[in-house]
Amino acid sequence: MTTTDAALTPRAREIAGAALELLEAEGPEGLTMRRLAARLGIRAPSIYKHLPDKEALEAAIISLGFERQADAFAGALEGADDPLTALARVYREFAHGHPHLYRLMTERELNRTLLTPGVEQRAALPVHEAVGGDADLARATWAFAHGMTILELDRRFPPDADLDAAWQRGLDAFRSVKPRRNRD
Amino acid sequence: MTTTDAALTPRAREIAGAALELLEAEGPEGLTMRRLAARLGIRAPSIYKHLPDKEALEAAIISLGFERQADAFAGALEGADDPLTALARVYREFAHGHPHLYRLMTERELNRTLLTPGVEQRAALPVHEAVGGDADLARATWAFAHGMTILELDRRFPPDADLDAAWQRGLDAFRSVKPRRNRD
DNA sequence: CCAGAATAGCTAACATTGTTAGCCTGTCAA
DNA sequence: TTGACAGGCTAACAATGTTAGCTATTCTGG
Repeated sequence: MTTTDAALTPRAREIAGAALELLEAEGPEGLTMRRLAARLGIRAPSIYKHLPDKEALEAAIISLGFERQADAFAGALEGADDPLTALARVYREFAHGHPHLYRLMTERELNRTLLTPGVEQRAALPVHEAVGGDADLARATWAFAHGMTILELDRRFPPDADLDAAWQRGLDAFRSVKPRRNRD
Repeated sequence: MTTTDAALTPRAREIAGAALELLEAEGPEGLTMRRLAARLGIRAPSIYKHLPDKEALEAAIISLGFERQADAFAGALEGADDPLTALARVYREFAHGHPHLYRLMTERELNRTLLTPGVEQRAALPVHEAVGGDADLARATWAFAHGMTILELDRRFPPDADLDAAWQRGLDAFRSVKPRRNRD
């Protein structure tokens, strides 16, 4: 069951969708089994007929998140003159448009066995391509983007900080690096 | 040296120290008011005689964390030929040496009114200096370092990823950028 | 030197959380 | 027709942070 599940039943997908709505509307505090059940017109224990526990529910939400992120990335790359800039803008916008979802997707260690297979890779692929297939550079760039994003969401920068400028400086730095092809 | 919180009573600082030990030993799940009390030889409600709630307790732990981080940074810069490299290595080592503390320090929005005054700035100062006083560049660099660190701690990179190489590429990118003096 | 306040512990209890056990009802295949 | 099972339900449990209210010790002012 735990090995290659992630094949959610239609009802489980429905529940995950409602959970995502609830998360976005009320934040992580609001995402309780009882509140979710109420939104579905059922009682909390009934959720367990469709999903083993809250971790699996969150994994289902995260899978939905990766799907949407991948779609957003794909849309950003269509006819973009500079892929890296386009990707960065969409990355940032996605996180600001869905802050609770973004936090849930990134804040913890990820139990990948609970995820829809391949969905994480699909979201990561455009970043690799945007830096010319250099895996190390892609990881560094992703780390920068995530760092900027999460620190911004968590208001870790000073209130008067010019974050557009910080993004720009970082992207310039990574753009100035020549890609090296490495194993893939 | 480690300037301790003037707002905290000695007993509260003692409790925060025990809480930090508990956190590092057992992780965030283990940091409950009852377990902390047990470690102190008292009962949970007694903690509230010294700290208003768990948020304040965590803020006290975070303040301790910033102090230690600042000390580590200061140590790293003594007689370092390349400040940025030295700082990055110590940043990474601090997080790996105290993963639960690092997560607690960075994972949430920060209620700065609960923090020991000035301690956050003291930890951030060396980074600003290492990039030549360019605030935007310092923020971008910090974002990169935090991104790499937290993604590494949370095992978000593929297991076979060469993270030393990713760090190197990122640091090279930032090193190649010329600092611009801006307002400070 | 004593009275009262402050300090710092205690027990009992509460609401909320995720979760389990066990029951019931409708649907549908054998 | 019957029996499995899908999917709901109620009741309950343990753990969590937290509050109320009691008590014992210590400090302090007159």
